[in-house]
Amino acid sequence: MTSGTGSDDGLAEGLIDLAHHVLHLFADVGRAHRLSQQQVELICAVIVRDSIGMSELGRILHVEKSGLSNLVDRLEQRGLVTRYSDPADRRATRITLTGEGTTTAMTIYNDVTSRVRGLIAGIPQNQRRSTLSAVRAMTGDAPAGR
Amino acid sequence: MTSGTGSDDGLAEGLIDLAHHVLHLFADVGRAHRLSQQQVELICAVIVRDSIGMSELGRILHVEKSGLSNLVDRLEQRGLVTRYSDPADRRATRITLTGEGTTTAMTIYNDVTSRVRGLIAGIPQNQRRSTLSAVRAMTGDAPAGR
DNA sequence: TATTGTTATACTCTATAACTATA
DNA sequence: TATAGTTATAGAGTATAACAATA
Repeated sequence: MTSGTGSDDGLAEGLIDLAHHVLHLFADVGRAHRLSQQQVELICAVIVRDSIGMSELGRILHVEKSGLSNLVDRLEQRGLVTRYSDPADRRATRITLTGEGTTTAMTIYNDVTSRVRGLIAGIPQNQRRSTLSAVRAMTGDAPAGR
Repeated sequence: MTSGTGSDDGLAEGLIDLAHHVLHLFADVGRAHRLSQQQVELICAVIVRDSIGMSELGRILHVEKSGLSNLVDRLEQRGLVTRYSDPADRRATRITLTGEGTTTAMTIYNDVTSRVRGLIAGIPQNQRRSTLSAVRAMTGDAPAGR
């Protein structure tokens, strides 16, 4: 983790630093709305899907089902999301944004994406495609995309 | 955040995904030792420096001073780190690893770095230098390194 | 019997403010 | 007066296990 001593010439430290940058960005965006990083991530995951099941949401956020229950509880109490029963499987619960939730989510989502694009803006155009393939290689995504 | 819809061709989502991968790696490594992600990050920050001041540590971990106090408390109670007063400035406190802390830290540090290298291993050799420069561009580091 | 989610418990993290001691 | 760190409090996240309803 010291600079330049590893055989990777600092890539490892750089990645760790970058990970902090990205996740702190979620926290910073949320702060203005008194939402935590996790709450912002949940809202962003819901808005791009319109509605989503608890299990899938847990997988996306890497959160245990009990923790997710609490997370959704807090957002439901604040009137931002609603639970409803999945008609196809009565054990399952799905989540959507309320009207107020949608308004908040749009603001937050635009803010998050514009900040991420702000990071990307630092990379010269002609390097972006190779950066994407490197990122996908690290996360285990097929180079062709998912 | 949906794939391929943005003008960045998925780089934004990829970066967010990567950030999760990297930070979950800290959490996963810690789990085996019953240490949280934050505790692993603190230990890794101390071991590469031998000793470190609270203020600097707070900056590295992006943690408020009060939160850091608690974090150090818990690790001190578990016998992994020790506080001592900075002789140069009697307001300041510095942190070092205990004997047991050093043993644990070495295991953890090796585990973290080998996992990060595992991520990097997915990137073709000839792309690593440009990836590093892209990463630095995003975190605001000068291309020449810090 | 296995799965989906909720509840309970206990611990950890985060944020803010008030406080002590040094500078 | 400013800075370093601690303490207190309250809300939020995480991990485990026990549980009810449904498949």
